[in-house]
Amino acid sequence: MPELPEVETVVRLVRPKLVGRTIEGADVRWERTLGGASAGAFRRAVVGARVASAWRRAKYLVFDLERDGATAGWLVGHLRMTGRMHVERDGWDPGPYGRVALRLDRGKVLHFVDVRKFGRLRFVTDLAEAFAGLGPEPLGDEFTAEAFAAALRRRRRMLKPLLLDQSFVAGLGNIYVDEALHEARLHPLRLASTVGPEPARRLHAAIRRTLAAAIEREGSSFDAFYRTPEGQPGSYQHQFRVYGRAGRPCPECGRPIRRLVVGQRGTHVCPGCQPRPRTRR
DNA sequence: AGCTACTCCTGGTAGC
DNA sequence: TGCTACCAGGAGTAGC
Repeated sequence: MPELPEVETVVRLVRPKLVGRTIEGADVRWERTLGGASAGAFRRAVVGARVASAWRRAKYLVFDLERDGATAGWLVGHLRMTGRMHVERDGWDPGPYGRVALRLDRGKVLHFVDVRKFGRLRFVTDLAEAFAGLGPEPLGDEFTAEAFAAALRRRRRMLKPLLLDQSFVAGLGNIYVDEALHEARLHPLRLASTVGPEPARRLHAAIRRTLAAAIEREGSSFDAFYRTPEGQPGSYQHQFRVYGRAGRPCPECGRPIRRLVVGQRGTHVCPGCQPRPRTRR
């Protein structure tokens, strides 16, 4: 599932092929991918615009659009679970799951491909509104250990759903939350308000270290879905400590990893390293 | 405030 | 082999 490291990888690989290109046409095969806009309105908004830059906010891809050197809105993409981006030569076949194709100058095409149709590629004219409610970037300067510890202290909520909440920290998903909690030796059911300064600092460091290490390895691929825009799998799945490793030994203590469900999400813990909280109230 | 349940989707897989 | 039933899950929403 594309989380922050996978989206960062996609942006880095797509950026050099996309920046400077002008959008010459939009082929919309699944209109809902546009997030509410009609294909016609979308086409009118983007055709003729030039991609000025490509960057990432949380799990969103952002393409700045310009007309005559002036800002002309933004393309905001979210891959959700199975979305992919490809910039290919004209004539490349995106297969049955191609949802939107943007024809570019110089014979290139940006393809948005998505098996499950949950992904979105929206045109927006107000970026602040599009990102209202997103919490801090976990790799950004504003995400300090002190601010994080203070934020945890004032929330009476279990760690796992809190860390998945994009308004609390923006960019974590199921995989990296489980990995970071294990590294910090904190149980996913632990109440945030009970986490003291030292474990909070550990969790902060674990989040940043895990995300940075996953970016270095171009993300994680463990099923048929996530691939880089070059079609390559990431390799961080080989570093997983707990995710998807139920029954296999914990890399720290050797005890078998257990799988539980927290907030309808598969959750992986080491019963030795992450003791279950005694009181949960 | 924070919980659960449900929705959107489809490929993969467990069970028979 | 072939069928069905269920699972995975990011984010949004509704209801409690």
